[in-house]
Amino acid sequence: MNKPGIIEREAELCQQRCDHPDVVDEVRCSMPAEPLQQDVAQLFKVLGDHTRIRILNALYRSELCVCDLTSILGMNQSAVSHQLRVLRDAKIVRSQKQGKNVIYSLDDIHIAELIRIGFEHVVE
Amino acid sequence: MNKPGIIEREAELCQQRCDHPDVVDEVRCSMPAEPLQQDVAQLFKVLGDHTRIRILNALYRSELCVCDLTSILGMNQSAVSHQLRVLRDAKIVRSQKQGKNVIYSLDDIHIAELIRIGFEHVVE
DNA sequence: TTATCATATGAGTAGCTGTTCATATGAATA
DNA sequence: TATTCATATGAACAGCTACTCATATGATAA
Repeated sequence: MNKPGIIEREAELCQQRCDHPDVVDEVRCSMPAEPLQQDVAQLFKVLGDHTRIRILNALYRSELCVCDLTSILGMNQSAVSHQLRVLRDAKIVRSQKQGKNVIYSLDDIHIAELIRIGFEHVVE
Repeated sequence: MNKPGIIEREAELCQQRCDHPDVVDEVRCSMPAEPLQQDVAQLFKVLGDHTRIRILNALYRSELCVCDLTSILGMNQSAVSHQLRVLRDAKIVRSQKQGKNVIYSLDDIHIAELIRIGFEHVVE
């Protein structure tokens, strides 16, 4: 799909005619490692969905079973379970079996902070 | 596409058989308004892309013109411009004409903070 | 003016994502 | 044991998104 040869050549040419070659080099060197940037993008991507944000807002207030969430969101159980799986895989929520139910809760303090700042930003 | 009648009925039924009806009601009442949650989801969605995270990491270090970014990312100019448009529309970056060039920079302090916490989370 | 450079943008497309439907799993109850 | 309830999951599909290509815009230089 990619055409690395062409892209690299173009990048080089661009660097030569760039207005700020020193800054460009400096920025290029101080950029975080690619896999790290991928991970951060992936984290935000998982947070970037209406249903999942609603789930996280609910769990922010209390740990809840799937049935509770289904009720709160007014969505069908399958859709909720699918999204919980995405959140679980991303280590954003944690699950814990309790009899027939599975109780979900936020996994990490960072997540709550991200949500808080996100809301702060859009409210402004 | 949606079938509100069916969804609502299912939600009601679920609430009746739910294990924690009090908690559910409490959470339901204290949830943020829908449009707000939409906005937050949209914000994270825009942050949740590899190319855009790389752009923001670069701009975190210095304001840069499109050509600089094209060089740093090693991508073609059109792709970079398209993503800059997404970031501009989301009020995440700000642009400023300077002769033939357009200089981009981060728009908001919250954004830098979100990125910082995001990296903190994935590094842990 | 014309030519050139930096940036923006519309159309097309391949790949991804969120929901639904149907069904499976697995625990509690009868 | 069989049944019921809570949850999970695979397949299918519609809608979205990020990139590429071609081209437009708009500013500077000749």
